[in-house]
Amino acid sequence: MLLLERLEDLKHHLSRCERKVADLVLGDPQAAIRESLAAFAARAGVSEPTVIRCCRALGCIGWPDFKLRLAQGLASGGGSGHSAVQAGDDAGVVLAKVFDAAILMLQRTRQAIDAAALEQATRLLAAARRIECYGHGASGIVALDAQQKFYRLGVPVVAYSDAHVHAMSAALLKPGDAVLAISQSGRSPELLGSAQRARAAGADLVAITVAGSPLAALATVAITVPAVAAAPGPLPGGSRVVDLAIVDALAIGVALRRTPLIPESTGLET
Amino acid sequence: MLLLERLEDLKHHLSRCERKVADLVLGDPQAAIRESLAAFAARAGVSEPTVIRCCRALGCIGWPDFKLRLAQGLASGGGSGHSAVQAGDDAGVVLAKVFDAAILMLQRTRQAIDAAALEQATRLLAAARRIECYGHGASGIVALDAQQKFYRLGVPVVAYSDAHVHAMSAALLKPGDAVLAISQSGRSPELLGSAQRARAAGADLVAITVAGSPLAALATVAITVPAVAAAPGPLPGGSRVVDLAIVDALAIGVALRRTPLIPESTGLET
DNA sequence: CTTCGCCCTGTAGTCAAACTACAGTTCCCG
DNA sequence: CGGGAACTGTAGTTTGACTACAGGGCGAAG
Repeated sequence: MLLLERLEDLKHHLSRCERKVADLVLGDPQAAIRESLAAFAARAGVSEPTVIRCCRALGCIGWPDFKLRLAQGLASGGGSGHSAVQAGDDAGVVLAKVFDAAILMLQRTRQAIDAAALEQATRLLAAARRIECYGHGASGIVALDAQQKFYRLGVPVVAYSDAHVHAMSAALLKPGDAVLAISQSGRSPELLGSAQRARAAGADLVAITVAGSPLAALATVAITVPAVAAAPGPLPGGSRVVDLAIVDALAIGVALRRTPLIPESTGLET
Repeated sequence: MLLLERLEDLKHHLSRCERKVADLVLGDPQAAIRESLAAFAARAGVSEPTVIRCCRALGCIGWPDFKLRLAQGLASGGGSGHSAVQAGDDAGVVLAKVFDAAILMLQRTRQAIDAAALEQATRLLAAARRIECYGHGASGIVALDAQQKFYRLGVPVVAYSDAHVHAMSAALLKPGDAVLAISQSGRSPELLGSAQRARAAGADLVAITVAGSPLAALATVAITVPAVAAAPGPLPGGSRVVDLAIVDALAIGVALRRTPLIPESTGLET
């Protein structure tokens, strides 16, 4: 994806003919990777060396190299180009953009995440006598999801979205218990209160939140997700899929330390 | 990734020289995409036409086409290879595999999904006077998520996971109302009952489920997700991220038809 | 308004990479 | 042991990618 972004950037201070090339690539990248240099140059209405010069400007060795990088970018970043949903997009386009954005965030998170913290969090949760998941709003849904996943592992686990309830529950925890606190801001006062209570009671606190937030500071282990400059446009809670995936990884990591696990098929399908 | 999988498959009933090619590719795919045909053939210790024949056997047009597909597969499939989580994986590896699996499912779904159905579903929901989201278990969480997302659009929306509650609620619906039913099996009897009630009451039914299921048959519009031969290993509910992404796309599609929408920032952060 | 100079674009030619047709070898089966 | 078929390599052809160079447009300065 970096390549298309760079192209978009450079497009403006590029001159006429080279812009024709840029537009054609941005317009239909998929087509470009299939064509030969000659075919593409003809379609753009420019000569072959012009196209090559354009590739060089982007840091590529030549046309084949450019095609290769483009292909890689498209495969990883998706086909429809880049995020921003606009009025007038039909449902198919919206879907493509939403999926692309989700995939992009997953990829970025995968690279940015701190493996050591994750490892420690997994160990803590695997050793916990009891797990409580706290979260509000969108993160409340993630907490519920975490609850369902840990259920299967035979760990006593609950999820609370009610500030009063988790405040009370947190105060009753004991050393050896663990709280999984989820917050996209890391600043919700109610959540911070319960987190503090849990720590005071001797419980461990695993937080899924952003780096540098008060919640992260409070946690025994903080799993920090990059504060994704949330994809532009009306994309509320896009990061929920990232949180869910992290919870998934945690649950599976815990499962591996607690084998044999409870079989997945319960006869109850949803 | 499909390409490397096919290579692995075919490797066994391939003959000597062609296997040398296959081994070299599987051993270091990244190297292959950089080299020219001649260089690669020399490194493999075979002649150029042999390599080409190998590419043809995999369904590619020739060496450049093979390189291209390989590059795309590597970029999309990620670095860590392919899914299956195993005992002994540390947290970082588990995370990578889980994320890869999620990304793969998103990519497959994006391509497989029926844009027309999605478009129709978006129109129905945008026109609905009232939306009710039904789902049990894992899908109950998706229903909750849908509720939160539609909230912001100013549509009256509720989510029920209790079979008795949604059975009653469905019976009270009127033409112009819409139900969003989510089920990964499409066979939950309670959900089917309420779906039927809703239809009988004149409401529209949008279903997110698998193709060919009873729920899909019942729906006004069925958004069918490929019955992903759910990634092997203990990966419960991996498809939840896919469902969430679909709900996201629906909500955004509806938002585009209902502009101006309620601002995202409410001062309430989670 | 004209003229000089630079940057940009296209043309033609070269080189290498990819592919095809064919012939030799090897291995299996009769 | 001999014949045939499949597989592998060699040589030749074609096409695609790239380079060197020449022509033209645009701005700046006189």
